[in-house]
Amino acid sequence: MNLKELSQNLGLSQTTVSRALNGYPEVSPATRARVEEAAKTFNYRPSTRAKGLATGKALAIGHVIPVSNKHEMVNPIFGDFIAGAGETYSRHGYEMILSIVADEDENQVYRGLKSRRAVDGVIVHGPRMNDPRIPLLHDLGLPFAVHGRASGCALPYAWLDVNNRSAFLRATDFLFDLGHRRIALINGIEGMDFAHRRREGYSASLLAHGLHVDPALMRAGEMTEVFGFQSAMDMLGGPDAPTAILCSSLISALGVRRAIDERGLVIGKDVSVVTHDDDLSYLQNGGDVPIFTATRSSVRDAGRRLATMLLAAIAAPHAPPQHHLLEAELMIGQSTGPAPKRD
Amino acid sequence: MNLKELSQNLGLSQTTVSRALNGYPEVSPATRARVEEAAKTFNYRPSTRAKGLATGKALAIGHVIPVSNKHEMVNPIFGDFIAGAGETYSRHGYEMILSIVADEDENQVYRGLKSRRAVDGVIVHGPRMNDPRIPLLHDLGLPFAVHGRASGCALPYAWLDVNNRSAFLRATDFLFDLGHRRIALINGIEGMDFAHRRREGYSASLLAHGLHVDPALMRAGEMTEVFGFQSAMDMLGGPDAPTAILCSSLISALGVRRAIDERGLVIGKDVSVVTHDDDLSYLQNGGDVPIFTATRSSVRDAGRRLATMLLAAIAAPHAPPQHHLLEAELMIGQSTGPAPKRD
DNA sequence: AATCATTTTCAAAGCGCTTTGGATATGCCT
DNA sequence: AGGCATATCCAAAGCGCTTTGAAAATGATT
Repeated sequence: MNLKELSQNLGLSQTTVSRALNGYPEVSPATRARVEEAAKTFNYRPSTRAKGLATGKALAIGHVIPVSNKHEMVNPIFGDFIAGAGETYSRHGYEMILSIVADEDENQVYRGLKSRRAVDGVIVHGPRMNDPRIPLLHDLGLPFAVHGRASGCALPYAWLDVNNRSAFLRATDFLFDLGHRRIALINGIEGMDFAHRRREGYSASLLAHGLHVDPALMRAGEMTEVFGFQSAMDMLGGPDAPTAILCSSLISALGVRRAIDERGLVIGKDVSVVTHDDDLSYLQNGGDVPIFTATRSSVRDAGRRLATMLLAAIAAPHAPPQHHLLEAELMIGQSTGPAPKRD
Repeated sequence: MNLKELSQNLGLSQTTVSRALNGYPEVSPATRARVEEAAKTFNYRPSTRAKGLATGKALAIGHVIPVSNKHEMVNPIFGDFIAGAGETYSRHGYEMILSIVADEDENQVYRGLKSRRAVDGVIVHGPRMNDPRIPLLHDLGLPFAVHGRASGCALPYAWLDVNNRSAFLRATDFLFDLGHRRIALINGIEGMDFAHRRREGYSASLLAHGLHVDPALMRAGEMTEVFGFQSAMDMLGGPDAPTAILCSSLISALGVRRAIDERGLVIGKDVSVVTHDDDLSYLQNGGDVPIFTATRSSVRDAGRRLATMLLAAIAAPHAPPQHHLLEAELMIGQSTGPAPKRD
């Protein structure tokens, strides 16, 4: 059923039917009701493509998901993030279109989305420091909003981020207050902006307490279970092993826990662990009592908010870009305790 | 830059330019080269919407992701699956459009995609037994392919599935051969087709060995870490605790491992664990030596294959629906060993 | 009853592409 | 040179919608 057929069916012109359906005032309430009912019974919905052509809007938002071609890894937070964003889109009649793309082809994808006029805007995932995508999108004139930030980027742009620095500063402080002096950091890949900020917060706390930052206690890599395991095995086996580990993801924290077990140690007693927790739906940090002491911030909520922000930016193209800094919550769980006494 | 501008720029008609770009034969090689170069320098790409309108194809595939509104959970395999499917789509010039939707609104979403002519076909995720979506899509005449199968559905349809029954039968056999007699099953939600088939394989093996199927050793629920933990805690604490646990997901297996630790038992010695492993990029089952003994089948690979299947079905609408049954690989890891001797 | 303002409806153009049917140019043969 | 096939290109219609500018219907006013 298309508009023409529907209007013939009603004995009205396409104009009137279109206006009735789109809420224009110049249609009598009686006619509008009649049209709406007919649309419902015939299950009529305007063709997205035709509507898009006519209005010049795509009514779609693009998400370009980089897949690190080294590990072919999809960021595990991605599912929850788009679940949040998707809610917002469907409420506003937008479609979400997804491009999975190898790191190095990203630029081409953004260019393609723009020149094919496939989307009205895009969400930028996983920003790195000095991320080249931001100037690119700026040049292309494609509205965008960033999940995270890109340190070193001078241009103004819309973003939403967790306050990674303060979260990790606070977590490190917390461990210090428990008496820990050798605190390790198992972080995300160097170059990712969030990892950089977390390290900054961690370092700032150590320095503020007169401790020095020991490279032997820092690891950076893709945040898998295995990476957490190996990093922790490594550090716990060496001399001057840490008594506490700060971890960038719940998944690597699970690996850290496995390493602690494997070394015959007890988590929360011999070794304390604090992790960041994105509050993923399939990976809850325990039930009522958290398993891990964690800095928590819901990534699904972030998706909802950032999508809202982008739609607002599209609706008001000349408004200054919005920002939103979320504070993570520090949840005390069972994985932390006082530093063990030195023998 | 649009087609009109590009063709004026070249001093050619829109027809010729369009044909040159779409590989039609009635264009001289010289002209084609000239057109292609101009398209490149001006970064011209046809508007998806206009092209779709003109051809009647949407050049897009829909993925409708159900979010169980009880737990608001996004299936963790989803990211890897669409990473695989996305590869296939972009190679064929298709877009992927995603709808995140609460269970109960699914039907409306499919109807909407159809009547808005937003997609050329859809992938059905997470089929349940007697899944109503299959007859619905059949009626709508919207091409589709199912990731999994729907027992009890008489209609022919295209699907790709892991042989869940044989995988779990084999895993149970394996545990039996190690001497285990009390083997528990921590499964996905009842009603999901895959969970049903896995239980069937498990039961069939037990019965074949003269064991009876004990409801006290079976749990079904959303496959989270916490669910695995609680189920295992529960069963290991009771009388007649299992000596082996069969688990439907690596994530819940991590919970099972935590429960085993918590009970002061040793995995692979006091309690053996076998899990299904979807080979997720961010949750590898260990490095060279698997942590868990597992039935493994790559969900990303499934995404690639199923997408290919759907595109083929769209290209040849009258061909009979294709099927593909993948056999999972049994990987022996460190989580299984001979059944402990009874005291 | 005639006039005017307002409400309600309409015909037609345009969005950017593909594709049909036709026109023109080119090369080859006799 | 004339005739024919083939190669190359084009104008215009159509995809399903929105929207402009105008017409018809209605009601209020004199």
